Amino acid sequence: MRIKFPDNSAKEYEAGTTGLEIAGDISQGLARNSLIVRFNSELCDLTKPLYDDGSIEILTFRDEEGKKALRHSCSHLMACAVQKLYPGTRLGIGPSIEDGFYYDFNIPEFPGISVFKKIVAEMKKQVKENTPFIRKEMSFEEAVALFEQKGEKYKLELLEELRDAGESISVYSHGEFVDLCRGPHVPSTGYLKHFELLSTAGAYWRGDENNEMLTRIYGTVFDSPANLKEHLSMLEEAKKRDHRKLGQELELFIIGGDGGPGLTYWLPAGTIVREELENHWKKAHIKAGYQLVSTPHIAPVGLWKTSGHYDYYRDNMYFLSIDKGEYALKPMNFPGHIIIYKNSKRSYRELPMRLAELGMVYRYEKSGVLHGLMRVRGFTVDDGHIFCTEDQIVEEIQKVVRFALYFLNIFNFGYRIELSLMDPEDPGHYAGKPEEWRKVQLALAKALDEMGEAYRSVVGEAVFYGPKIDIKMKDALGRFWQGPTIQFDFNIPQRFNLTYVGNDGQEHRVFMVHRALYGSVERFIGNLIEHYAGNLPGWLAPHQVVILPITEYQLEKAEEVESILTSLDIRCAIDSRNETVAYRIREAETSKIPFMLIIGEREVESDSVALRIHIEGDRGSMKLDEAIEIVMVGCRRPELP
RNA sequence: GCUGGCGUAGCUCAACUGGUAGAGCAGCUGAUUUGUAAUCAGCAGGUUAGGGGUUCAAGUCCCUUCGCCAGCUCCA
Repeated sequence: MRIKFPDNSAKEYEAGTTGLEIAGDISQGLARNSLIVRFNSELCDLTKPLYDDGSIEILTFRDEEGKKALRHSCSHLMACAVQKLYPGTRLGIGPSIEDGFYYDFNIPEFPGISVFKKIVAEMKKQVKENTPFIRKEMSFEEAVALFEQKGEKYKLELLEELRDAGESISVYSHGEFVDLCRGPHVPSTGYLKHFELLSTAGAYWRGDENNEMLTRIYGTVFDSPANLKEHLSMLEEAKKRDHRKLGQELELFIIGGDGGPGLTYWLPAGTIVREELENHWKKAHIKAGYQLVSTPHIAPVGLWKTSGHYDYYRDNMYFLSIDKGEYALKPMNFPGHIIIYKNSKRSYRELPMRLAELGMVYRYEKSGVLHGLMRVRGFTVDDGHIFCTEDQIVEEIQKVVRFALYFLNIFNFGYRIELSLMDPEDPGHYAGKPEEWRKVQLALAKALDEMGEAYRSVVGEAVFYGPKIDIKMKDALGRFWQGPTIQFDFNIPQRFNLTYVGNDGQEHRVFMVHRALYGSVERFIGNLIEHYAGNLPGWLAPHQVVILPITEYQLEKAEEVESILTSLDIRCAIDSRNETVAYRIREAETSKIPFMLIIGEREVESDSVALRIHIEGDRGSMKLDEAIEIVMVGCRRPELP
């Protein structure tokens, strides 16, 4: 048979050769690292004998599919160990997930995380035995008989669905353990040396809250001890950077508790961070051709009935009655912007019209989903709405994408673009006609293509009123977060009958783009805190400079320095407490203050200061002017776009 | 919302099977006049989240409300 490789070269092999043998033919290293193969675009086990001509791709841990196979295989290994230690355990499902895998079980009397050691020991034993994973195809009836005999009721439920879908049935076994599984798997349990069990949690069978709750065990597995270790230390680091912890330590904000779950109280230091972010945002938006507006926090319910949000999101809104009317706390800002747009008859000469507002919105989030600043019930959307003609769509979208990337670049976030499309299987969820959707989705794709930005399309992620471009931002630990979102909307302009008069004197339908770059100011600050581990860049640092006179005899000089820095718009304070210098430096360091200016007798005599920079350490004495210059550079606000 | 866990001083945590709520840091007062990550001493700080119950006796056991944490479902 003739086998083609990804580089387009080809080679003859005897029929019945396996992917593993082909990998070994290429190099021993590849054979060692290979996990599964893609043969004629189908994923299969390395040990599967191949008989036909075709193209092959050997997949390792570097490939997403290879990683998945390794992780999924490990979930089988764990399931086997759990079932062995806790007879009577029924199996749910055990997929690979980003960064690991899990398996859902119904375990009678599971004692919890304390028994991880026992499970790990059993898994290690099986890794050592290096038992092969064996695939077996069988008829539906055979499979039912097999799992009935084992009492695996969940598997029987899954089987029913596979029958309805007309899929062929395969099972994988290693040793005594058998599981219904599509595969592929790595060749044997010996591949699974570098695993760790991480946590346990409850999870509904099939993710449905009406079903019974199973025990889910999370774990992860890597191809090498170094990669496993790196991942585990990343998890540790993430814990240290938790914005809730840092927010409390740095006295940035309070959230929940007596103040009400999901509600944020910004402390003075946190308010400075907010203000800086918001001020820069405002300046940048004005420069980019936006007009700032401001709209109320409540609005009559009729507005949300017209927009369609009442029908879609009523359960997540807060209502109040005023006089004889019903009002709602705004869950979004755009109706206010629509009212502003409709304030007068609009001409094509005014378009594109870009309105922007840092608007606080309130959404009822279920109590269990609240999470620090990342998920709250009241938050500030840095909202912008662009009203434009059809011809302007592509250019406006591109401008917004560039603007969004400008913001991410300020903070050194990486990014990944997703184009969220409608789900053609579920047209009822979306407002508007499918052909309109198709047209607009193509326009968004065109906008990205022209810019040369890579993106991936995600079907079914669109908002009900239109497709969107989501930019996920990547932080210093490599984690992705919800970032800027650019939502096209051809629906709401119709509902609100938004028009403009064209140069032909006729009224035309206007098009609308919703966009947020920080997303939520609250969540964005949460992201920044974790991204920078609390060491915010100078311009955002609540306290930028602390001045430390060594004794009270240098207090006068310190006050002089303070007044110079204050006049230069630097946030500084003197710490002249009756404590040792070491004590006060320690406090400034733990408060993550970027700059410390220490003034002793020597400095007073020579009009200099000793500069110490947070984390870096002592920079020694220098002329005051020189130190001020370093501070000014370190606290400089970002350039406008 | 669901399942599970947790709630002790401003913060971090002690208090064996029910038996007098304690420490460090922070705070306040005083001494010390300090040269690059914690000077010393003293003082004060609590309805053990709220409510109810069992008991001679409850931080500890039971019920309940609230809040927090993890995960699930959800996230315009």
